[in-house]
Amino acid sequence: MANLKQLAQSLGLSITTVSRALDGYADVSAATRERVREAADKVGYRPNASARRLRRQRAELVAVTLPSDPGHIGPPHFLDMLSGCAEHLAAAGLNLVIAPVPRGESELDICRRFVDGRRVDAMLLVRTKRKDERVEFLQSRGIPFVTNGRTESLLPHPYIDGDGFAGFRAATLRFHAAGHRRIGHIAGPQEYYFAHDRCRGWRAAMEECGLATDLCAEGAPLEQGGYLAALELLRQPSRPTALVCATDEMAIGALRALREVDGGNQISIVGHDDLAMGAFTSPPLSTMRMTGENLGASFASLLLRAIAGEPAEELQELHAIEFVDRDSHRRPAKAA
Amino acid sequence: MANLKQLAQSLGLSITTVSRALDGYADVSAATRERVREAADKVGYRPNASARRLRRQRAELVAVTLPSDPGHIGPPHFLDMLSGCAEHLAAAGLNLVIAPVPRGESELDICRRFVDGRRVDAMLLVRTKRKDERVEFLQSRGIPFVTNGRTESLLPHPYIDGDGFAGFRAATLRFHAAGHRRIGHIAGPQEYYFAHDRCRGWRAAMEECGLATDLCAEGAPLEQGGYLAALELLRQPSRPTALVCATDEMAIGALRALREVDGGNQISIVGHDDLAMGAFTSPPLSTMRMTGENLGASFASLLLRAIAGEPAEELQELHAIEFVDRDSHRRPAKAA
DNA sequence: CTTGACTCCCAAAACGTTTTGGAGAATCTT
DNA sequence: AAGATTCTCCAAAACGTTTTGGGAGTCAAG
Repeated sequence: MANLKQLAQSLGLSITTVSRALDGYADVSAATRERVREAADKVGYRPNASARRLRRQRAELVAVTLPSDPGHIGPPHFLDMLSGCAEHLAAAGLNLVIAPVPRGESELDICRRFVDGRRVDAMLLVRTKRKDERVEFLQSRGIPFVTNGRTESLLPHPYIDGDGFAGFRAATLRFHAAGHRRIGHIAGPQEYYFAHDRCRGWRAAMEECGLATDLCAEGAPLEQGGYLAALELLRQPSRPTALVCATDEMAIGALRALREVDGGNQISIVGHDDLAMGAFTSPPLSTMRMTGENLGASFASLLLRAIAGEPAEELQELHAIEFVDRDSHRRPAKAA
Repeated sequence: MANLKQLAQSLGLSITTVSRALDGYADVSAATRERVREAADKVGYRPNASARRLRRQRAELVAVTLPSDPGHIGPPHFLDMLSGCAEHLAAAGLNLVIAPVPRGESELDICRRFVDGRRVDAMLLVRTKRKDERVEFLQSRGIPFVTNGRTESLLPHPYIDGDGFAGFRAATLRFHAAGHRRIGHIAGPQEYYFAHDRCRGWRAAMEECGLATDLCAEGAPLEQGGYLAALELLRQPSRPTALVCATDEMAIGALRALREVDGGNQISIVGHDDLAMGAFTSPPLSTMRMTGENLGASFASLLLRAIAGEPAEELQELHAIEFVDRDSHRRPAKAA
């Protein structure tokens, strides 16, 4: 309600002293400090955020750009991650703004607007592409940022990512060890690093086992994309007996394709993300998940450290992938 | 990069003139205006947001508080709505910040921090409760806000809501018309307006038909909550033959309970929200959805109008509920 | 030649904070 | 007792905009 000037006047003190008292500086006496704090509490004084930001030359804001292609925004629990991140940022006085990309503008335009207008202290980038123009731009501007997912940028940058390559390679090898020989992959759009990485993992395993890598179909990272991709694979002359899907949503779409084509329950399937929904599908969906808890907090921590100036090399987290065994990966490997 | 002073200096003009030229005022000649604009473009000038906010006494920010109880944050497509809202707000120069509630703090604390620190021009409230302290607080402060969901507040306030009462009443009557007599309701937490509203709709229909209203179980608005609530109803001596669920997520949980208890496919079921996932469950989930498109844009528009000072009464949207018939509501009404 | 209107521009004052660089008084040192 | 040090406090200068209230010119009308 009140501002510093009014508060100072009512206390018979200078603005300076009141400001420093509230910030806990040692050069104001304990008695005065207490008196000021009480008065501030009483009138419910909160420093005006805009004024502070201007003076401190800090926006106290972090922006996350959201791709606007439907379904490309991220898995359903993505908001939970953002929420966790925002919560931890708030503890450091930063707020998280979401910056979707309006039609007709590129993600780059958004970055530019936020960065050049000094609207943010850092940025969080999600759904990174292998070649991501946002990364290059932010690097050139020297603005702190963290990405969710690696890129193929030559300069190192802070990121958190799951080791999709290792995870999908291991999942494929598991199917092979269980006797499967025709193991298909339902891939996400390959311009995304995560989708490419996971695809590479599957391909590597197949090649190690001396198996052909033609049972691969790409689709949008949504139920419908998985459904269509699965139908494509099921039309092949020799059907796969197991399916490794880039995401749970795609796997759930594939599950429906399986039900339609062979009555379901003949083909093994595994997804990735560990959606809550997966425990409730029929059959319950086996899946993979990135290890580590409270991803949002990790992002917040990395962002804060990036703002503090830590070098990019120390701000890279590659998390192992673990399996979540439910039921859908246990179908026999017999010829279909 | 540059600021107004530097830009003015390089052009041999005053700060005032440059500022007004960029804002398109008529009291600067067309020639100068053009010259200024070109120079601004060339150096990539963007006004410093903090300075403008301080001077204009506007935060250029809208906050949305996110409940932190897991699963209480909203349905999976909730982020899409926020994204749409943010996009339309951005067109008016406003950014959307997400404000989760840290442990140990109440949603009220968050509102207070944002409002009293003048960090926002308006707020967006989601998952409103029947008695919502946030609403009362914002009303007392006179800060513009819009809620997603009505409340029982005595003073009118802007909202967008679906007519859950009518929708659930109609859904229940449909089951009755199809011969069902034991129609259960899987309810969300009754402190939320939407959950209570939907429950009331079901109850009203049952009473109109002269049926008992004891087949009702409450759970968390998630798959697990629906699963547990369904198990509870299925344990009753005379099982329901149809289930009206407060949300799709609960319905999907209930679907699993049905599979476990009676092998599935014996009991009709309908949810609400029209999750993409619903088309891929087994059986495909019949559901309901709020009519109207681009909910996010509607929120943005209401927020802008609230900021512009329109009275609350003119900023209330109650949308009809429409049915999305897939398959899960078509089970026979025979005695189980 | 004055008057008024019009065009184009600008100096200075905000907005509310944080921070710099002391000032005055009290206390300690020598 | 003088000088050094420590405690408290404060005036003023930022931070970068927007906006207020004119001030020169120019031009047409009287």
